[in-house]
Amino acid sequence: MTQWLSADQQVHWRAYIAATTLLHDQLSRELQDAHGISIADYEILVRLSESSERTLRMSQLADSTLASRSRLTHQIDRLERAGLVRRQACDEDRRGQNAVLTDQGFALLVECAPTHVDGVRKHLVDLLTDKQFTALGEACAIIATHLEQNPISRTICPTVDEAV
Amino acid sequence: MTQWLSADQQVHWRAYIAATTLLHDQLSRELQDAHGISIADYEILVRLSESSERTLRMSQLADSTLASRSRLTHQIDRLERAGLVRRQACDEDRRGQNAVLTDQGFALLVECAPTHVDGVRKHLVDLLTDKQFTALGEACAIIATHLEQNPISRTICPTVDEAV
DNA sequence: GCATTTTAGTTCGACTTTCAATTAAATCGT
DNA sequence: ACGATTTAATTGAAAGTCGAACTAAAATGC
Repeated sequence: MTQWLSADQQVHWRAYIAATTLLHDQLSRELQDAHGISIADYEILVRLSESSERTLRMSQLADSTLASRSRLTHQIDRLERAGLVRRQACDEDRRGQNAVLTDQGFALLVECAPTHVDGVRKHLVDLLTDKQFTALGEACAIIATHLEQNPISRTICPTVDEAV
Repeated sequence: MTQWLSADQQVHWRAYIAATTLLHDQLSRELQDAHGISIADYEILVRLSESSERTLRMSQLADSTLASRSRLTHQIDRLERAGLVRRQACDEDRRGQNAVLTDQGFALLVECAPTHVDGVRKHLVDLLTDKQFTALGEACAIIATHLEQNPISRTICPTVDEAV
């Protein structure tokens, strides 16, 4: 029997939906308007810039940005066409490809980062007390850890019969 | 001069990104796998089911689900084709259209709701203490209120010159 | 009252994402 | 060592989304 949400719980849940949707849209629009880049592509540039040699295997990049392999392939196709990233065959594993941030990609990132950080401050960090922001972060860490630790449910979900 | 995020703030921010992305994907997949409906379409059915006559104007529905007008038009096209919703001309305003939940749409909602609520509990509510969940909800309410109250920045952003 | 502006909703084309199928290389089990 | 399985990444088609342009009706202002 399903246990429904209480009135209070429902209010919190709906606030969660609204906040996450609006914040994502807002940050996305700010980047798009100011620099013509999507937040998804921005995240790719960030991850690459933080990696040694500004290089990551396709699959690591997909995992770290929570994108599907297929999506990442298309994304890198576009970024490569735009000259922001290039592909490089992987030495250790001949199936592998490395995505490498180009100088042009790095330059764009440097240009975009202030816009993004300002947005995160303005629409999130500065709105909350330190205590509130920490509480938000800690709750999110619990949720993220839980969902990361259940990779089974993240891919193919076995039927009840198979699971038993 | 941009004030960067502190190490702690960055950890919280990344936890936020991961949690919101993973939770959305998880709930989405659960609905899709169990009932073949996307979470976006599910939200439409929920809003309609809560409205009097199970009816809402297109624009109200777009606003309440935070979708663009264009996106909603396409969404209702698909839901109408699937027999879950129908369009109805609006009496008071001859430009207007009402979206009406059909019996079939309501039946599907009744079928889906337990899956969704169970997911919300399992991957969110049950992971946190009451206090933590409340804190999360309150932080989100502040964020959502802030972003809802800035409709200017949600649409066309004037250049600095124009704004001054 | 009539021209102007605003609002409701749709349409179109470009872009992005998803899903299933495919290719190729590495690994495993015997 | 070699057939079967797994893993890495890509492909292509279908579905979904976005933004700008469009149509039609309502509201506004003089």
